[in-house]
Amino acid sequence: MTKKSPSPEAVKTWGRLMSVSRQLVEKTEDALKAGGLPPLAWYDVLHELAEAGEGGLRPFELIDRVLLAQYNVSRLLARLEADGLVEKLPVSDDGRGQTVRITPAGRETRRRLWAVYGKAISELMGDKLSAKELEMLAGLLGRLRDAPIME
Amino acid sequence: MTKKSPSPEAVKTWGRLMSVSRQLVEKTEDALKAGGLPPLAWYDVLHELAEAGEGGLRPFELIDRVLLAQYNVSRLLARLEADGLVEKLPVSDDGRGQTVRITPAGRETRRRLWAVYGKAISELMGDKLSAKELEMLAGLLGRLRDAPIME
DNA sequence: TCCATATAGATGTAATTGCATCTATATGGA
DNA sequence: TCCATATAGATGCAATTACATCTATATGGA
Repeated sequence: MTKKSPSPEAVKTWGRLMSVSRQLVEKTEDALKAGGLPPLAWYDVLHELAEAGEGGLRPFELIDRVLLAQYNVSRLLARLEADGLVEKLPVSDDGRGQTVRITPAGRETRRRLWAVYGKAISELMGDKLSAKELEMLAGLLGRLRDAPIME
Repeated sequence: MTKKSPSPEAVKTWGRLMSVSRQLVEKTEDALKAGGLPPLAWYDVLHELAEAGEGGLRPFELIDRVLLAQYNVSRLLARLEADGLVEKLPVSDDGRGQTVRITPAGRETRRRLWAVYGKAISELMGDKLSAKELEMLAGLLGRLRDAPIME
């Protein structure tokens, strides 16, 4: 059983992790807003769907990729569909389900999101640490992950 | 001027940072909910107010400590006050302002939040990395911070 | 076949957040 | 003193998120 009270180092590092990640997200969201673009979550979904290609993805597949709750994905997809960025297709072998596919407009939006998002990653992360340090950081963070799936 | 396209290492590390921090927050929030306790943001505010002592804090002072928007702090304080966890006092030398002070009930709630929160930090962070690794992680994260204020 | 249970996805409603703006008090000149 | 501007904090309203639940289809026995 775990000691209840965390070490000072753990508390300090936890605090850093929380404030840094929030700052980075906030700055990136600000940059997107400044560019008149939709939020980060849209990028994540469009990215996964773009990777998935013409076959598209079932919403439940999206859910474990993007780390959003089921109802969030459902509503986000509805917004994306309303904007014409994705389309929903019935799936033949499961009457409950659907396949979600990115549209050309969706690809274009993803591209424009990436122009800003990628730049933010460069400036906020790539420019601050060397490649070696980035690898080390990724490694340490990996140790904190849930299921340490091998890679 | 920064290169627009980020390095693969930066992208990988960015993704890790985002998913890990979200997982940790989510698990901690889940633990708090499971214990019938209010969310993490309440802890942050109560913690700052407890540190501030009897003198309390002005809301604007709270804002730069907790990294929340002004309107969020305003509303969070209203909820805390409604729950009797803080009290608002007029401040003599500035008619616009107020001082927010934690109540005994607020200290008690903070204590109960910490019992769960601290345990989460131990389990999710302290148990996964050595003290040296924690220091290294904190150091790398510190390099990503906004204004690298010395310490 | 029939039923109990599980899974896919949507949705009503309440709570929270974001954005813009508002009120009230301060402050620093002219 | 008066006014323009700044600052402290609150709030109306719209969008998003959380929670619970719902509908519809699948699936695996009995």
